Amino acid sequence: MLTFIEENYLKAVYHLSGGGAASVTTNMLAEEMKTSPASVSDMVKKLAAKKVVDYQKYQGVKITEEGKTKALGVIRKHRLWEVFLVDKLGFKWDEVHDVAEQLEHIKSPLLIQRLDEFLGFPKNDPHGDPIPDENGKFTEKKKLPLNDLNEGSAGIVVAVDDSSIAFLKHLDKMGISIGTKIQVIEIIEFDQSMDIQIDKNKNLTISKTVAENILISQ
Amino acid sequence: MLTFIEENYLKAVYHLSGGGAASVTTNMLAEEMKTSPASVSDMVKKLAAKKVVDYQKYQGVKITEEGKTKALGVIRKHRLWEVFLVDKLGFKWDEVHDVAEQLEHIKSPLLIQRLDEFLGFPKNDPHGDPIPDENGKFTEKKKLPLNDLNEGSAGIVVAVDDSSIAFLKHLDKMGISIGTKIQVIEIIEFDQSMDIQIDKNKNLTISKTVAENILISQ
DNA sequence: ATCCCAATTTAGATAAATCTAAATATTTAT
DNA sequence: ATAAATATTTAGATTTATCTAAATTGGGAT
Repeated sequence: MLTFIEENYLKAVYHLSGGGAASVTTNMLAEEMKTSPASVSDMVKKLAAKKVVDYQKYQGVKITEEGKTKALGVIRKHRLWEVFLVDKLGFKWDEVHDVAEQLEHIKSPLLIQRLDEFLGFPKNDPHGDPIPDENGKFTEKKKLPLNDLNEGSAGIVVAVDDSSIAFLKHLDKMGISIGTKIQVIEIIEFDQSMDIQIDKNKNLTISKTVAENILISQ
Repeated sequence: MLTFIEENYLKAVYHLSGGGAASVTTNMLAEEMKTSPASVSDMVKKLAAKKVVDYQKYQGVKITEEGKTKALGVIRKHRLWEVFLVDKLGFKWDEVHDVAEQLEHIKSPLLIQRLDEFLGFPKNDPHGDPIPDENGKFTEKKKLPLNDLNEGSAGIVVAVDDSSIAFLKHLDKMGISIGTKIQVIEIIEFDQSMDIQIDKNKNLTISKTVAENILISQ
């Protein structure tokens, strides 16, 4: 059984690796968890002992199949609660995160099963992100062009659709590369340009054309 | 700000004292919290430092006004979630406790305000127990005859309506006295006799007449 | 090829909540 | 009133998640 905090670390590993594919460094995790790299070092050993990540000193961590299942269980709960908060209690999409962050750790399979039913077995949360089923499976996590994301959604850059030097230089100048985390802050109705936040610290605006050529994975 | 565990201790003090009136001993708390008296000794010092209980060595604890307000906040959340689980998700009354015990610690005033509204501002939980309002106030906690309680409800014996030697002897033999905690397990339809549990460890059946003469407070 | 710097790990401490065992205070029964 | 029984507290450890500071590792730049 994972503790509250272990669940949060595991979820961070899952998200930072773009769904478990890549491995995640100690520093990335420290920043995400707002703690020190030293604390992360201690914690990843515990996670490795519980077989939810593979860990080699100095080489970062990679989530295991078992870890992925557990992370998806937490994500399922998080997203179902978000649907509840928005659909039933009238929360706005930007008000739900902190509360869902707490609710996702409630342990009761029956509760989640009943909640899912009560909500009409939703397939996506209010940000458009897919909700995994009881077995942790969910509709193929495809590479999407960035402009397909809804406001509030986030993803990891996994590829580009235009490999011209000009485009790659432009991305580089903005600080966007494979592995960069992008969150959509706002979509400007007028021209579909996007306000985005990069790696949790830098905000900028990109045109629709740029967004169409950045492929992300959630 | 109280921790998760401090909130549980405070709630236990509130309940064991029958709403804050009486003081509560270390051993009572230890049994309630399923921990050692030594641990309780440590914890009550912390609670006293946070001014939610008054504590004198060897004299037990008494909840303060501030403590009472906080305890009632937790109880409000617990009972609202119970209503949600039963009314909206179709839980049975005996399935809700463990889940509500977790949900009551979620910190979000907005969530509770919206949940209250969503549930139609209920006045009582599924066991019939009153739900305190946002200010911790709730409909006068009266002395009720035991037979007025619903299945699942519990209370503290605060008085008797029949003071005959015969009745008091009978109560004594059953192990019931002022301060005893009684939970109603089942009400037998045939004759309104009651299966009750005493101080969390002894089950017995009492007649309707006996129940009518035991006054409890919740 | 090696030196250096950034990333990472180790070492040693701290705070919270718990434990067991021992000491001390209070209550009860004679 | 005093001894025995019971209740409570203190002392000293343990576990979990964290910290800071110091030591170590590995990869990139020269």
